[in-house]
Amino acid sequence: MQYQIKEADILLFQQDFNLSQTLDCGQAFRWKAISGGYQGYALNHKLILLQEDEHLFRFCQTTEKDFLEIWCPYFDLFTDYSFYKNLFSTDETLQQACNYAWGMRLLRQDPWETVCSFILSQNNNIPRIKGIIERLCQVKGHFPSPQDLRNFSVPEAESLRAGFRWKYLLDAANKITQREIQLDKISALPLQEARDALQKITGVGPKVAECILLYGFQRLEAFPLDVWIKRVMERFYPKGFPEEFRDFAGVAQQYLFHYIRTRPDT
DNA sequence: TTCCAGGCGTATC
DNA sequence: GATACGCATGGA
Repeated sequence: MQYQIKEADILLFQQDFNLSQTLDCGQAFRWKAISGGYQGYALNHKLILLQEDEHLFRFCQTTEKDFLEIWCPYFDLFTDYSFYKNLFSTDETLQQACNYAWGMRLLRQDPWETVCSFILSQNNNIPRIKGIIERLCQVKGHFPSPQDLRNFSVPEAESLRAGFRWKYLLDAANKITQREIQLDKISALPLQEARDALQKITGVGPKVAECILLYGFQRLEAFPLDVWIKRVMERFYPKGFPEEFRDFAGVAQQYLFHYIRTRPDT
């Protein structure tokens, strides 16, 4: 971790990190490109993050404490991504994907925000998911807690234009506030039990559960199979995804997702 | 106008 | 367990 405090900002020198590849690759929906970088949120922590050089980043108006306790974990800066790249380099398709999306990092997102985000993602497209989540945060002026969400009035709920997914959000909020689902206990569960627990939420099926486990709980073996990854599987892995990558299949999936979605010509 | 989007619930067999 | 269909919304 190579950083220095520069007035009210933190300057970070970092390998294997690119903002658009990390923040615009379908894992998070609250970051907007601005001149020179991105601005966005991790739950309710706001950040303006600028890319000043290939390996130089400016965390604007950030204390050292927030940088170390919030943003380093969020951007997974304590993980060496050359490990993944070396591991995946034995597979031609994955090597190309890593080469293309060389600066993608798996964000460590808030579990509740991740539950909401990926409930809203189903049968939806990324620009519209972003819009719904932006409106979701406008109701209270911050990302709503499960209790906030239960208290939404009918007009507030309708303002989201989330369609049939609103009732799923509400079911998640209800089951979490009533502790029928305990998000703080998910991490301790074996993978299959964690899947089953999340799928007790109406509107959370196999794919959304994998996304929540991968992005919200860092279960790197979770492998979300959406329409894009199904195309990858049909085209490059007709015999199934290589077993040797099983423990980090979710990381591989993220490189492949960004690759296939933004380089459909290849 | 029709199709599609980081799917899932429900009905039916 | 597998398959077919509807679902809210909005951009292409």
